[in-house]
Amino acid sequence: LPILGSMAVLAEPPDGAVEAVLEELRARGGRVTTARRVLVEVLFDSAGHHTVDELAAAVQARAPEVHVSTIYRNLEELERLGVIEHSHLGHGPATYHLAAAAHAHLVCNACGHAEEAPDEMFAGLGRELMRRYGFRLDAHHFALLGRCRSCLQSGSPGDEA
Amino acid sequence: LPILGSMAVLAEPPDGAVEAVLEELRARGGRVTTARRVLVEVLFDSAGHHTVDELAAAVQARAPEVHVSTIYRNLEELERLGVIEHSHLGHGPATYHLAAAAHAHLVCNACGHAEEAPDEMFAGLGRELMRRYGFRLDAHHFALLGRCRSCLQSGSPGDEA
DNA sequence: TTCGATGCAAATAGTTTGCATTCTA
DNA sequence: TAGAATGCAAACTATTTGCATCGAA
Repeated sequence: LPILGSMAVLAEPPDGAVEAVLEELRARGGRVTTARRVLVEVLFDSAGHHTVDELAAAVQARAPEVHVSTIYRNLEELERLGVIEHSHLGHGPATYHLAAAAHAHLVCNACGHAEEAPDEMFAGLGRELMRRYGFRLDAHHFALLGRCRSCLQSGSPGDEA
Repeated sequence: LPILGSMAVLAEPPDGAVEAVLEELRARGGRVTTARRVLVEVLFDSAGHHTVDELAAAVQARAPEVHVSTIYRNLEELERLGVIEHSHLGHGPATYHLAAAAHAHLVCNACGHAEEAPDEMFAGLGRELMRRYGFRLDAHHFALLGRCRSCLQSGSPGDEA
């Protein structure tokens, strides 16, 4: 998988967004370091989901001295700020994405293919869970697992369920 | 449905169920060892979800020489047979439970409390996912995260979502 | 010039694997 | 007695933490 390619689909004017996040960081008493600036730039430059390893590679391409542990710490901070979210798409590492792009994840047990589903799809279930259990669903954090169309068609063996 | 077919109706005398599983193991060319017998007994003796550590402790209470790695290997085997399933209820270790007791899990982001929801609740969503994406949902494997009733009421701070 | 942030190394948690040995069938 | 399964140690993956140092405000 490509290490977040050159400069993918930008939904927003990144420059403004990046500065806004850094400003928010400063406003909270934090400091704007190279590691932080580059990480935020990388996050806004590349749409989609990225593992810490991918993010680290992209950050280190611009600032080689930045350590993974710093990336972890800053991702935590950015998540606290509500800028990003992380999800667990399977058994591997977590993936991070901009909170603005929040959605649920459908991951295939067989081929690992990940698909995104809009929040609206979960409105009915969410309402029902609230009614029956008083539980407010947040469908973003963990993936919904199952079997994707093509794997169902090719009738791949393995688990039945 | 589980390969165990023949005799899988649980909520039955556990002794019979244990023997049935061991027999199935044998039928597959496997061997019935102390480690396996005790693990299967432990699984049938205790309803609910258990981490590998818990299962290991229970097994080792009866057969101290059994090693965790053996437990892992046998859990994998039992899952392949359809006797058990594992789920990821949060960031910690996976939990294992009898496949007959399969259901979805609602886990609270704030307090970690886990609740079970019957499969029927997901029928509507499942149908919709199939219609729109050709995706067959399996709601068991990962937990659905959110905020539970009491945490919503006490208005605990933290993530908004 | 003060602390917040960093780099690094080491610790941790959970799980998997290689291999010589043991024991079921 | 063949080869499936085990115990143990070590590897592995993902993540976290302690601490001396560095640098933004």
